[in-house]
Amino acid sequence: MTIEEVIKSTVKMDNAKKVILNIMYTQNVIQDHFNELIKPYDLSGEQYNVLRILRGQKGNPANMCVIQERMLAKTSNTTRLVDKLLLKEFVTRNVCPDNRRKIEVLITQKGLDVLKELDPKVDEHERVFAQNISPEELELLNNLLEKYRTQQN
Amino acid sequence: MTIEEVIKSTVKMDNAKKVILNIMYTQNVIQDHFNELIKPYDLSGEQYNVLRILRGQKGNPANMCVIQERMLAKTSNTTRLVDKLLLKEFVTRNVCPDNRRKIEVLITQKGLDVLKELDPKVDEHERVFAQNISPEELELLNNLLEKYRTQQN
DNA sequence: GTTATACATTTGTATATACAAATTATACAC
DNA sequence: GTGTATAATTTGTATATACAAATGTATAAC
Repeated sequence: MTIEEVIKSTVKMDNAKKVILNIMYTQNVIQDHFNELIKPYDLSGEQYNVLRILRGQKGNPANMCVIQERMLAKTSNTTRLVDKLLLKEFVTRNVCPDNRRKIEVLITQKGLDVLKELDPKVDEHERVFAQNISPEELELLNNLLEKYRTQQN
Repeated sequence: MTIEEVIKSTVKMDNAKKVILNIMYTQNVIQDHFNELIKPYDLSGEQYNVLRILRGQKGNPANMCVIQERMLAKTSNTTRLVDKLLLKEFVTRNVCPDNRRKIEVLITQKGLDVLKELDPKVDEHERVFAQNISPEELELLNNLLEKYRTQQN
């Protein structure tokens, strides 16, 4: 389905506009698919994201600002996101002894277990879309997107 | 900047995962850029979207469900979106005389004026990103994205 | 006509997000 | 130490979004 069909556009668009809409819409399709996947686990996409970052710390705690900067979408509210994860006992939160302004967030075993259970489903989620194009096209798509968003001035 | 640099990933990711993250992140970059653009006009991205759909009607009113289905992100709340536009006097809203379940939403002159003022800025917004890659690459990117999101099962 | 069903939209509620202001702790100049 | 600036996080508030339930209208069966 072309992007013009998706938005039922009557007029012809140029490629610059189409690319923008294609990226916005494709992100949407991916996100909807992903939300379906995590819905049974009572996790939002952003909450999942935070858990992934925490697991990546390999046992070390992460400060709020570290979580913040690793997130794709700058969320502006890491506190309340971590609040939710705390309620579900997926993380612990403690004041950093060295610098009492900082907070140390650590993933719990329960959090790790949920991620483990989700891992194969997330892999499958990634594969489903990737399978639509060849490995060469996949690499090309990555390169084009990286080039596309890099302002060269 | 590669997607790995963006999220400060320490481990190597495969291309299937990278494409997902690249699309999500690129959408984010585009959206942030666009939000900056419309901020002075007291419009949200979704509100702008609705105005664009209404202008596309060329004088004919659009029902709520028509607006709904033309939107990129299925918003689940067209009513309150139109409420906001009504407050700013960018649209009118009337019960459809033929079918009183339906609502006819029409863009006002004030709404058209705002869009007109935004048009060159939106064009520029689209061009800025498109300029980073060649016209051929632009077309290729469109084709790849459309192929990528089309499930062939 | 009455009842049932489907349709279009709205409302309630919980959660998410954006942005600015407030809080608390550290660091540095003097 | 005192004052000032900076840093990390939290809180307040307004708005946005998601989902389900509610409302009001039309359509069709009988």
